[in-house]
Formats: sequence, structure tokens, C-alpha cells
Amino acid sequence: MTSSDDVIGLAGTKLQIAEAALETLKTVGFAGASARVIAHQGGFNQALIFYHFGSVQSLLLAAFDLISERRMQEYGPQIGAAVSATELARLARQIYDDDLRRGYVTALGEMVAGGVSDPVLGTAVATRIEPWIEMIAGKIEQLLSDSALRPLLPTQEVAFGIVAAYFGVDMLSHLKQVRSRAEALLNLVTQLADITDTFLPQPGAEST
Amino acid sequence: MTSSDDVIGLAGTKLQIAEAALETLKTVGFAGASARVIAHQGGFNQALIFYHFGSVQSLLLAAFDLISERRMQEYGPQIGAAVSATELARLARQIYDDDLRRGYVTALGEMVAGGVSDPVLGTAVATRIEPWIEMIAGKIEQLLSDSALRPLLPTQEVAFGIVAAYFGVDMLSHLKQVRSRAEALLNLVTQLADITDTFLPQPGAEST
DNA sequence: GTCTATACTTGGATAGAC
DNA sequence: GTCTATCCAAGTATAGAC
Repeated sequence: MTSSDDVIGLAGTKLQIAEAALETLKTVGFAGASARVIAHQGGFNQALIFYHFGSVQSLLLAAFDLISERRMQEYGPQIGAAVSATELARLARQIYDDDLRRGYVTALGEMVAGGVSDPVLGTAVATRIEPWIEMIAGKIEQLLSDSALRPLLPTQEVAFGIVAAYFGVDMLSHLKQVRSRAEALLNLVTQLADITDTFLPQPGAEST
Repeated sequence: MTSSDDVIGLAGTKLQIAEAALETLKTVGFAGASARVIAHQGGFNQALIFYHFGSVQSLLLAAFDLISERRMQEYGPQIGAAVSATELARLARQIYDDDLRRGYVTALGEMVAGGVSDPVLGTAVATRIEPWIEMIAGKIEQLLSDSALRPLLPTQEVAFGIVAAYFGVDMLSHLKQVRSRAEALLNLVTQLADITDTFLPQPGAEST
């Protein structure tokens, strides 16, 4: 427990196995993520998975936990610190690039797809998505602050819409034929954010 | 070829097998859609799948084709006939309910997830999504008609955004904990559509 | 904790009877 | 065109040596 991964709760071999599971999920998907393939990916023995996690199913859940917490720890503070739509759009762009490169949302998508038939998986996925909706909702309220729009906008709904839209774009981005459309959309969002900011109360305007 | 399913190109036993594949995809997901399970679902012999489709992979593709064309034939004309944002929102709501009940987008999601590791699948999925983007893009242009907004709005990007967002909402709706959020969002969209219509040029306004 | 070996199950796919 | 029987590969999981 002296590892740098304390917060996530996995270290040593268990961590290494979870990492291999993630990599496997990313490259061959949920359907192809078998104990044998994961073990080969990580260069360790297949039996270790059952010794440390009991089942492939549990391992995939643990790996998903790992990725969720890591992503939240990394981007949560950055989103918290953003004070304009422009900054948020820039962050979204950055997260998107990261997700694509590291396969974060690919893994999420695989879990959602896998969760169709498995209630345990489904519940786990829903639990991991919820904090993101809350975070975005809080951000929207903060940005609107004392704008006249605030009481008009149903924050929760909009926040869920943003998360769902991001998820959809990210998932579809993995189809290479669609990738350029996603990039174009992100560029549009960046532009719209700039325009949005001109309608928002300026943060710190009254404190100078 | 005298069947009512001529246009889709599947009839008789082949059609029956494809239907069973869809049902299986819907209930146990891509990962669980094996030849044995599909055959059991449809009440026919496992070997028939290989006789008629050659492989499980081909069958799943054919089933996905079936669902895509069916959905397009059903809703395409309705979307084409809609002349206001309000009507479109009402249609979206209806399509959403249908998708959820019949598992259309579940199957799509499973295919997207499955397409992560399989380029053939991925290409097939992308090809099936494209027409929807084009259709929505055309609709947006039609609705804006001679509005001053038309030259300002990047139609393709917005259309892709709508399709991706719908996909995201629909996929997440399969997590039962998230369902109510999706419903609330759709209600919000309906309200926003009503407001949007007050800013759009009224269709047929100059013809009376 | 890790490896080898293995039991058992399920899946894809084919041959051949009907 | 459909069914039975079967082969073989791959999957989960465990026992037991190290």
C-alpha cells in the first residue's frame, strides 16, 4: 500500500493484470477479452487472473474501476478549475484526444455493450457515469452563476445530454470512417463555446 | 422473392435465422451471440446458420443490415414529411420508444462495440450510419429554408452531433439506472423544439 | 504467489444421412 | 434444405508442484 496507486486500490501484480485487461479490452473488445488473451497480453500466467480476481468478469470490473477513477482524478480537477465555456471546450477536446489515444471510452463502450446482458456490469457502469453528470451539472450552474438564464435551464437534463453526446461521439469515433466528422464537430463546439462566453457573466468582473 | 421482405433481400428460413440473431443480440449482446444460442433462440438447428450464412459473423452482419434497412424504411418517410422542429421532436420520441422496445439501437451498439476489433464490422456499421446523418442534414437545411441562420450553421456537423447524441442517449438508456435521465432529456428536447419553431420561417406561409 | 497440467464446457464449423 | 453426429479450437476454472 505504499505504491503511488493507493487511491485506486490496486498495486503490484493485481495492477499489472488490470492494466493488461484494459489493453485487451481496448484492442480486441469485450467479446475477445478472455483470460488467455489477457494473460498473453500482459505476459503472465493465465491462472493468476483466477488467483487474484476469482473470475474474468471480476477482473474486467476491476479494470473498469481503475480506468474510471484514474480518468476522474486526472480531469476532475481541471474541469473544476475551468471558469469559461471556452476553457471547457478546450478541455473537452483534450480529453477526447486522450480518450481516443488511451482507449478510455472504448473500454467504457465495451462495458456498456457487455452490460446489456449483465445487470452487475450494467449497474457498475451506471455508477461510474453518474459522477460525471453531477460534475458537469455543477459546472453549468457555476458558469451561469447569476445570469438570468440560470433559473430557466434544467441543469441535470443538459448535463446528462452533454455526457451522453460525448459518449456517442467518442464511441462512433472508433469507426475510422466517422472520425473526421467527430473532429469537425469538436471544432464547431469550440467555436460555439467562444460565442457562449460573450453571453455569460464574466467571472471575477466585480472583484477587480 | 414474393415475400413482403423483398426489398430487404431476406425471406423464408434466412429471414427467420436473421430475426433470431437480432433477438439474441438484443438479449445477450454481441459477446453472447453464438451459433448455438441463436439457433436455440430461433428454434432451429445450429448447422443451418453455416449452410445459409457461412459463418456467425456473416449472419450478424446480415441481421444488422436487416435492422438498418427496416428502420430506415419505417422512419425515413416520416422524417421526410416532418415540417417543423416540434414534429421532429415528437418523431424522435417515438423512434426512441420503438428503439428501446425493439432493441434496434441495442443491436447497433453491440455492433459498434464488436466493430472495435473487427474492421469489416466497423466499416459495415459506418456505412449504415451515414445515411442517417445525411437525412438529418437535409432536414435541417429544409427547416431553415430561407432563414437568416442558414448560411451560418454548419449543417453536416450539427447533423452528426444529433445522430451521435441520439446514439449515446439510446445506448445509455439500456442501463436501467440511467433510463429516467434519458426520458427527462427527451422531454426537454420537445420543449426546446417548440421554442425553436417560433424562430423558424413558417412552412407554406407565403403560399396562402 | 506463480507456474504446469488438466478437467470440463462451450463455440465454430463440417460430413454425411435423410 | 434440414438434421445428427462429430472434430477441433478456445474458454473458464481448479489442483497441485514449486
